[in-house]
Amino acid sequence: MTRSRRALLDLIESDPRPLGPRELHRELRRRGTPMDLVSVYRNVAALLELGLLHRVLGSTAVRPCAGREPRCHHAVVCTGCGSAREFHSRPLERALAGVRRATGFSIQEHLLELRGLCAACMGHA
Amino acid sequence: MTRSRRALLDLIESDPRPLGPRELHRELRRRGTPMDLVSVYRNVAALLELGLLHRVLGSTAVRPCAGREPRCHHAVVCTGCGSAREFHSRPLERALAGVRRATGFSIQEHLLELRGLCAACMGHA
DNA sequence: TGGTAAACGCAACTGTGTTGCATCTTCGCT
DNA sequence: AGCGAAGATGCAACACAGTTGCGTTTACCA
Repeated sequence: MTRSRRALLDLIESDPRPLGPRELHRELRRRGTPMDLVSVYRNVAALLELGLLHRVLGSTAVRPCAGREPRCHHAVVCTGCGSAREFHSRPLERALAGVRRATGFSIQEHLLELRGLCAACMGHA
Repeated sequence: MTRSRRALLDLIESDPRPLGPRELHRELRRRGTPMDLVSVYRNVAALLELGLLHRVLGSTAVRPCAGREPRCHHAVVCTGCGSAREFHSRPLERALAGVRRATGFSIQEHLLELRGLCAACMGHA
């Protein structure tokens, strides 16, 4: 764990938005702890490997792992301010189990992302 | 509607798997109706615009639009053979409505993809 | 059948992510 | 504290996907 990697993880944890490699690179420079873009990619990969981060759906943006719920990451992303909120929904889990039965697929993983406006952005819109 | 575009649409409709621009380009060449890769991109974009195709989740692969259900495309993709099956689930819709209430987000769109093994691939595995 | 608007192919460009390699930092060990 | 191996860093070059510009060809309608 180097100081560069520490700064990267701090940045990711301090921003409510899912950040991509490019944004991380730019923001680290702005904060006075610049890191080569290649190193950003490598560090993000390493932190994903360690299970400290997870990707937000298909994008390359990442979020810290909350600790609980190892695999199943659901998020709503605000189209206004870009912030993400993760959630866990029992009815949703049950509905997915129903899909499993209906389609005959043995489901290994599911990816779900919702997009919309958060309460704050709805307010000042 | 040119013959090239016709061949492209036929190809997409004849394969149960979601196909990306690269695969479409390769397969069209193989079928004796080659099309420039740029034209594949442009034609896919045009067909998406016309509402005849839709993207499968975050990827660039496309599927024909079934006709019903204009916006809400859910799919299970087989990790074995790559074929996709689309579905519609009322309980799932209800669960998403619950998430909307729980998070306070005004949800504009949702993307959902499931990955697993289809019945056939489970059989000969 | 002639003319126009759209589609096409080619080439060059942009943006994103990866690989190779030499250098530097971290960290365990004495 | 000093040493040495393992791993992290930065730079340059590369690989790949997707886009744009432009001159040419094709489809469609009068």
